[in-house]
Amino acid sequence: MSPKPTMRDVARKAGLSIATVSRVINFPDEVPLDTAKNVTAAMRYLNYRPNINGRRLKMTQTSTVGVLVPTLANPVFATSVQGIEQEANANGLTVILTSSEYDPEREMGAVSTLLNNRVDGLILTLANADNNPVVDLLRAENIPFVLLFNQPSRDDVAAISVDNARSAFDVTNAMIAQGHRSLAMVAGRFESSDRSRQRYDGFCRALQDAGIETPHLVQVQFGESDLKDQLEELLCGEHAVSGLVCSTDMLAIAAISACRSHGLSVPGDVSVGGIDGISVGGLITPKLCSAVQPTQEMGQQALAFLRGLIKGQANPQSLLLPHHLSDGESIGPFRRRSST
Amino acid sequence: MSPKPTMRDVARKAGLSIATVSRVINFPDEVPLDTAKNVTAAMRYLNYRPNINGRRLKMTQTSTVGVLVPTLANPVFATSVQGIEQEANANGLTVILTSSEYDPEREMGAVSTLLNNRVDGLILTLANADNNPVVDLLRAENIPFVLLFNQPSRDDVAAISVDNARSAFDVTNAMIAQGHRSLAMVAGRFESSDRSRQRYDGFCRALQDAGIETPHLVQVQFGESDLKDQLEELLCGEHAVSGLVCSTDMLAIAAISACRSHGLSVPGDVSVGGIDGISVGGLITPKLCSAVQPTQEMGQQALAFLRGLIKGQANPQSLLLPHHLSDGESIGPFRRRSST
DNA sequence: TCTGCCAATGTAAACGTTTCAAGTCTTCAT
DNA sequence: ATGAAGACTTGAAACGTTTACATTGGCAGA
Repeated sequence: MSPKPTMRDVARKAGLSIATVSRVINFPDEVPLDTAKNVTAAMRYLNYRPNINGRRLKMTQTSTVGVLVPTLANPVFATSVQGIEQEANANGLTVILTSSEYDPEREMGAVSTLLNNRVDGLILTLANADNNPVVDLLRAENIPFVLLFNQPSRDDVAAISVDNARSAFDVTNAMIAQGHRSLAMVAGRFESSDRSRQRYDGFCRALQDAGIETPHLVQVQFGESDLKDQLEELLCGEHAVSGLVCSTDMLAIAAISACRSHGLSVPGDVSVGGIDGISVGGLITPKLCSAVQPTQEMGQQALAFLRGLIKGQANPQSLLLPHHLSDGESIGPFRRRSST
Repeated sequence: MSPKPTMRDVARKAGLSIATVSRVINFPDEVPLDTAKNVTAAMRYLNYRPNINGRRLKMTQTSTVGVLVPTLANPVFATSVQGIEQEANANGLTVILTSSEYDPEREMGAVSTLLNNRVDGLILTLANADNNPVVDLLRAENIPFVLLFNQPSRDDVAAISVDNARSAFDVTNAMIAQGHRSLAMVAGRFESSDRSRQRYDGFCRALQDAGIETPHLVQVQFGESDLKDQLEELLCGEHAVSGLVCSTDMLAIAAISACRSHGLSVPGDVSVGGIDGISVGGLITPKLCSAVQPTQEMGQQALAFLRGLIKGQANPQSLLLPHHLSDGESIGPFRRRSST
């Protein structure tokens, strides 16, 4: 088979110049109908396919956006990418996807690749939004970007998120309201998730407001299998807690499973709450009580916002979206543990 | 700030020609160490970043692969993409992601975009692998591609999958072995998933082998919320079934929830089995019994296989990976329903 | 018939790479 | 001194577009 036809081939076939062909493709109404038909026929005949890379090279804009998430294995990120992808598709943008596997070291490399691709802009979920070299680089190079799920302390970078601290605060208070006084947080590693830390802060503040001391904390690696062992002391030890606030729904679901493994019922013996609002949470038994964020919409909004930044229409700014507590059954009233 | 530095700028800065700069980038060892250092210094000084689009235009290979999945909202696809992305990353490939939202009509458009990007190859999960215009197009244009999760009947296209019919067969048999005689399948719409149909076939065959008549079938749209209503007749009607074989784990989890909504216990009143083996399945109560497939590995393998095809090293062929039944608790012995 | 204008089209120079053929210098044997 | 061999390096032509600018031709108005 001959090499792929180019615009030149189409032009020859249609007996026109390459400029006209280009015009038919890009500005169909600036060209007489006959000409357009002629060209389209030639394109179809030759099976022509514009080579986007030629265009990208010539144009300054590439109609491409880069996306960086920690992992697709956590539905919360997968869903957000789904939202991004949808919105990108609706606007003729191409999405290049990368993931950092929760490793801050890999973020820079991933972003570098994205920049080499000359993406018009980026949507990033970073391990840590503050003091992040990636953010510095992007600002220095003046590349539009939007942080997603990150809540940076500086207010001159665009970020779409819920109020992480507040989410944890609300979940924790829901437990306190049910009489729980001995609570622990099960959190993702702080180094690989500033959300985790922010949510811990909210947890602590709720305890403090209620005059409860010594907040417990267990940091776990996402995907690390044995929550069961890691929670043993907390659940069955001398100072066992009656409530577990988890920094993500995935952790919460794993925590519920761990409780069960230790012979504890949820919410009978232990109450468990999560944050994120992933859809499975609403389907399991007991239905997970969680601080729900509009994940997919957040992805869509991030892309919409990014488009604005690319066009220079909008200024970077943080958007804090509302969350709400789902009416889950995984949090119940405090009951003294039947000492079996 | 000045426009982005090009190779020419670097060359000027280093007092060398652009050809040498190119060689430093692409074949560092074919160049004296001093020269290399000189060039690298210039690159660093100027903050140079190769423009991949220039390269892509010139080279025939783009080091880019396109991925099409139905949706990222189903963890099974998200996980597979995670595998693809990992393997791509390890091999210096860029991933362009698109999703069809389960709509066969959108597949062609998505693939078209991917082809305009001159991807080196594609990994696709199609609604229907047989008689698919996308497959025809790709074969005609001679573009390497691997189907993932699809199990086409023709054997000259590369496909990585588990044995769908067999998976359903196994799950169904597990129920039959527990004494269930009245079973239904809850399946995704056949038009948007050939897996669904293949799994239904396996389901039917198991029933047939056991001499059971009239297999029930409910087709539902993924994401369609109210399984509860759709299963009412099946669960509470005159000829209520005692077992639900679901064509995906997501459906199974939703089905369990639906059972609960109808006041039925799983597996006490109804047994439920799934197919896919998504990770949450192992964490919920009751632990989901499922035909587990190595989703992430399948993604990795798909990319590895695709790389082979791109290099022309491998011939298209189908790879059927083994699945196994998880030791879930969602399938229990048949018991006559306590008529409350 | 000529002028001028407008619509339709064409010409050619980029965009930033890669790469082949063709340089330039050393070095060294004659 | 001369030439050959090698080690490095360079010039310049692609790759497939877009687009500013130039050209053409037809036609209205004089």
